[in-house]
Amino acid sequence: MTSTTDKQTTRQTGQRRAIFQALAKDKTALTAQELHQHLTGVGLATVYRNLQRLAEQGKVDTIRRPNGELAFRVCGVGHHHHLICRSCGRVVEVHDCALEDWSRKLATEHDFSAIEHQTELFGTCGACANKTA
Amino acid sequence: MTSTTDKQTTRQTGQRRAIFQALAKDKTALTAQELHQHLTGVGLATVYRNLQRLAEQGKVDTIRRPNGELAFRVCGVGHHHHLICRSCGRVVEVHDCALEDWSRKLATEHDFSAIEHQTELFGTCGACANKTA
DNA sequence: CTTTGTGCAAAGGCTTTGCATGCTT
DNA sequence: AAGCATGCAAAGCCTTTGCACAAAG
Repeated sequence: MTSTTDKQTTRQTGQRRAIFQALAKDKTALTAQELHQHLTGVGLATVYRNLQRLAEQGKVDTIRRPNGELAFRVCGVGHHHHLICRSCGRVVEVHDCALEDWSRKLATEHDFSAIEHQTELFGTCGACANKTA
Repeated sequence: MTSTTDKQTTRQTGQRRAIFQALAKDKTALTAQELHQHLTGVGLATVYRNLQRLAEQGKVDTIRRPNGELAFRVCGVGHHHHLICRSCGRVVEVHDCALEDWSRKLATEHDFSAIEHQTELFGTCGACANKTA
């Protein structure tokens, strides 16, 4: 079922490169629209299509903003969470996850299986706190 | 600033009652559209407006589904999280939160303040696991 | 009677999709 | 040359908003 010649169709195009690079450089998580604004000569639909693909391939992480928008970010490998400054949008990857044990415990207690958690942490970073003060 | 006679404008209407009751009875978190379907004689806009208000007043909790839809639920008081069956949608309130200490620690480590976390846990409940098996 | 709530339909914002053309391989 | 990728515009969803009418207090 996973062996039918599996053509890993993914052509190298300028737009694709541009999108990924822009994402890789940015310290914040960007939405398709933001990305589209920052780029030139890349259609919005193309941005959406590529982000979707990158996410499927696991090359970027998705972050759901409080208002429902979906943002994307190039991340390190392994399970981790995001500590996001609600002012400047800067993202800090947190690899120290406290939820593993917790969710295992909850699984037992409530007879649930295959528990997944998707947590975003929103706060104010030091820099922004100073600006405001 | 919080003392200008503060009219707690909130009239009692049949629709309002119907929406809240439907929500209170349901074991799952419902979206405005789902709620609108289940009810009769209540406009969709009215459902949206009331849910929004209820959420602002803290009378219902909001749950963001993986696909971005916003669902609502009448919950117990105090900080807690939701363990949601991805099959039947049943929601279990989890009052035992493991993230408090963790986020405090992260705040210190990364110089962030006012960290808030919004975590939803998705899994498969025992009943549904059996059905599938 | 005054003010808030409701319904309907229009409008908005984000995302996806159809189709013809262009570019990668 | 063959097929995926792109662009543009249209269409889809979910949600919000404007306005006239109905209802609550």
